[in-house]
Amino acid sequence: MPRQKTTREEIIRKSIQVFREKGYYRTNMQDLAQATGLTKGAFYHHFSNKEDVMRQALRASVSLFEQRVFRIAYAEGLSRTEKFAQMSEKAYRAFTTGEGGCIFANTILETVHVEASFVDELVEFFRHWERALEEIFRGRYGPEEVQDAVQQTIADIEGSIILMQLYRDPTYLERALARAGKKL
Amino acid sequence: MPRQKTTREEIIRKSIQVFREKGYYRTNMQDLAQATGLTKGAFYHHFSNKEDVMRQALRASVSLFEQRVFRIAYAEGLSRTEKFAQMSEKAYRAFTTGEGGCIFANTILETVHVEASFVDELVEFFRHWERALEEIFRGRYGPEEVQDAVQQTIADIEGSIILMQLYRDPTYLERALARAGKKL
DNA sequence: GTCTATACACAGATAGAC
DNA sequence: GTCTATCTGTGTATAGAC
Repeated sequence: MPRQKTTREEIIRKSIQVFREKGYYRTNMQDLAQATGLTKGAFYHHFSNKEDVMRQALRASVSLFEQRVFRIAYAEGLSRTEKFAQMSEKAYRAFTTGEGGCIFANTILETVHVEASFVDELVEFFRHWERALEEIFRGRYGPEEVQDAVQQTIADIEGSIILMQLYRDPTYLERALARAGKKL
Repeated sequence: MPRQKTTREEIIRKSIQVFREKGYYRTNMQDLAQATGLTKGAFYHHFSNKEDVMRQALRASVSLFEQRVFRIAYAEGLSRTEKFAQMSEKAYRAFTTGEGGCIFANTILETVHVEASFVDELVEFFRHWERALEEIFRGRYGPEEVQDAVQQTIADIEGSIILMQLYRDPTYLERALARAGKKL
């Protein structure tokens, strides 16, 4: 008896989690197939190769962050502090739900010096993040100070995600978000 | 005609660079052998397996950072600002010489959720770094503020190293070090 | 659209000659 | 201490039946 039809979106959603935990190179097609309840053969019906899956996974992740996190920065009728509080809460959940921290940072460190395959998707994520924070810090600081505040916020959060995973302690990320909040 | 004898230290030094660029899983024994001018067979004469090479590489890296960077924090006859300036300079060179950024951060993101093999070595590095910065920030801040300043400094630097690699622009790291210097 | 079976390449690791 | 040759497992990807 053949299994039920599996949608592309479903496969990508589950693949994101596998890639986030195991990384790109360490994840094999068997892992991806198993996570979606398919066999390897069936999996190749939906995607042409592993790189293809990863690219779709990264694009879907960018899109998710835009909709759920970065979009808040441009919402009307919210104060700077309200925007930041909501973004913090969403970001915290995104980075701590499941394991693996930030799939974009992980993929940079894994792939950037080996092959340039995913640079566009990775850059896009960080550019959107930068723009969202610029929107929030704008007015509070001068143009050059904004750049530095944005960079420090992103770097502090990403670095803290690394420490959070090493020590298996989410307070590292919480404190980074609190430090960012103090900049407002 | 047999090749010249290759020392264990030489192999480890070259292996560090390979692991730092390509990562642990993506590096194969052929890469390591080639980097040292040996064949795979000869390489296995020196190390029992890949995990063994990586562990020695990480321990040697910890030792190198202790001697060249962290040690400065405890030097007598230097002011806080002098210590920090020297440490910054050494750290900048360590993270920008060659490619690959910080081998410890890379290895955390690659391995921590797959296997726990290198956690001890990775924790040791960051603990030493924390202690060195505590030594420098001590007196300037209260005990709790010191903790936060230390964490932010390390996280900001590691996060900036990620961005530096994504954009291939070392000024990201330079600015993180400058921000840290302002805390003094 | 999903399955089983398989081709093919490469990686980690070992054996044994020199 | 280094080499060549080889074993064995695993990974990506494809073929073809259902």
